[in-house]
Amino acid sequence: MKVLPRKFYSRNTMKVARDLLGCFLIREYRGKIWRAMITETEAYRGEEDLACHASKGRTPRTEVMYDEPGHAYVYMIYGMYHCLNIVTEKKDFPAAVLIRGAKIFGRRTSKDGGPPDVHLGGPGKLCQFLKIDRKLNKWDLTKGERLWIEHRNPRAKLLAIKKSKRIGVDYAQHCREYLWRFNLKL
DNA sequence: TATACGATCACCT
DNA sequence: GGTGATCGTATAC
Repeated sequence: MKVLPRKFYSRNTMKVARDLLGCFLIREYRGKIWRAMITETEAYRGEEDLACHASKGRTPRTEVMYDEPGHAYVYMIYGMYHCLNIVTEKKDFPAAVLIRGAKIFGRRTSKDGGPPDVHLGGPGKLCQFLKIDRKLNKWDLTKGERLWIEHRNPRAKLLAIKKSKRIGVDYAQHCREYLWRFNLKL
């Protein structure tokens, strides 16, 4: 399997968010490895986007969004959950894709069923399950270690993509209306 | 130093 | 539909 290269992320954020659907998020942690197909993403793009954390400008927190694309932006929210984002666009342009949902397919080799599918719905639960926290902030996802993304399941190209408004950004004035949330219809 | 609030989730009505 | 848990970050003082 091929690790997504930096040039994949160095593009328009909405295109990256859409193209990440069906790709596999891989997490290595203490000898375990999880492989989750991304099913839901959101785009956050530029200082003009009032829902984007970088709308407040460059700060210690948002600095990573201005870094090279392909890095992880992981932050704590509500004091209890973490959210995983992938930095996009060119260096010094702040943007990222929030990974909101993914699915781990259980093996179907035995007649008894084997492990069931695990649906990771919501950015907080996804990070909780995959043991992703702020230690992975600024991690380079193009290295193919600890946390990375592999190219899309070819079959996923055939599935329809649903666009909708982003979640939890009611404060973002007109930006709340942007259809920058992308779902894979399984 | 103090305060307000959030890219969430579980649980309630 | 609404609320509370819980703490890092930004902003006001």
